[in-house]
Amino acid sequence: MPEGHVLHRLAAEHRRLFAGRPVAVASPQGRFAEGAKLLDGRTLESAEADGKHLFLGFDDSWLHIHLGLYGGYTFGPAPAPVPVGQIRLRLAGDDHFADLRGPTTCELLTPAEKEAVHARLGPDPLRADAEPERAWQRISRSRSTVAALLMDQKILAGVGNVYRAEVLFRHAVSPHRAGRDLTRAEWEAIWQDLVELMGGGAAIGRIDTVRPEHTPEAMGRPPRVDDHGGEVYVYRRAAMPCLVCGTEVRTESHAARNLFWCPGCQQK
DNA sequence: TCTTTATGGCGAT
DNA sequence: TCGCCCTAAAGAT
Repeated sequence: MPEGHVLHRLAAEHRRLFAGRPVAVASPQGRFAEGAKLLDGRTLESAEADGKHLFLGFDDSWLHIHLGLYGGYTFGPAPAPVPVGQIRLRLAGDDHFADLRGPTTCELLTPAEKEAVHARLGPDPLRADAEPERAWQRISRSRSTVAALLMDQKILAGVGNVYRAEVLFRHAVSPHRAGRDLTRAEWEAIWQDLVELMGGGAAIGRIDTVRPEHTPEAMGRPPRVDDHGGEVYVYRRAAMPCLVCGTEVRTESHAARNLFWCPGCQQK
């Protein structure tokens, strides 16, 4: 269940484990059998992420993967075990294997098709070539809510439901405010924060957004146990007291996604 | 054993 | 705004 930081980690992991050597490619489940056959035995040359998209480079073609809501990877040492369950894609090198389950996309693209994917994405806070101004141009002219805009991959790539909720909390911005009512200073602070928060997430593999002064240790409360695995202010904390002001965190369905915010802290 | 849920995104209406 | 797609784990019965 990934946001963009996970995809950048996966790209790095593919580079580390497989790049520069031939890999065996298979689709134990069979749903990517034709593509796997075309790639089998070829050399994985590169791996990169843009937003929630992962691209594995094989000479003249790119394997494009999107995990969707519940896709996921398992890595392990060779030899790879007998497949269990629905494994769409298996990469196997001399030392390691990688199993992909449940992706919403697993397909081969030409370089031009890959470029088209990049072109339809907004700037990704985790990419060095990101142009945040592109996002601001859209946000500052939009009547849509900032909550909807932050999740729109055409506007910002890689931000998901957790980072959306958390970054708005950290900047005391109501998720229901219109994009056009965001100030430039607020936007610049939000972008910079996303760069840092998601960079931290990519580095350690979990989403931690709570500032040092609000951590369990600093506040004298027990550590949060949540299966998404990080320390956060509002995500999935509905009806629990806000860590800062004590107001009950609220939730609602917003554009078919769960939205969380603190009505006490996020009044702007 | 069934139902629900999830950090996503697409296309139809 | 809705339904649908991919899968696995947790919770309810």
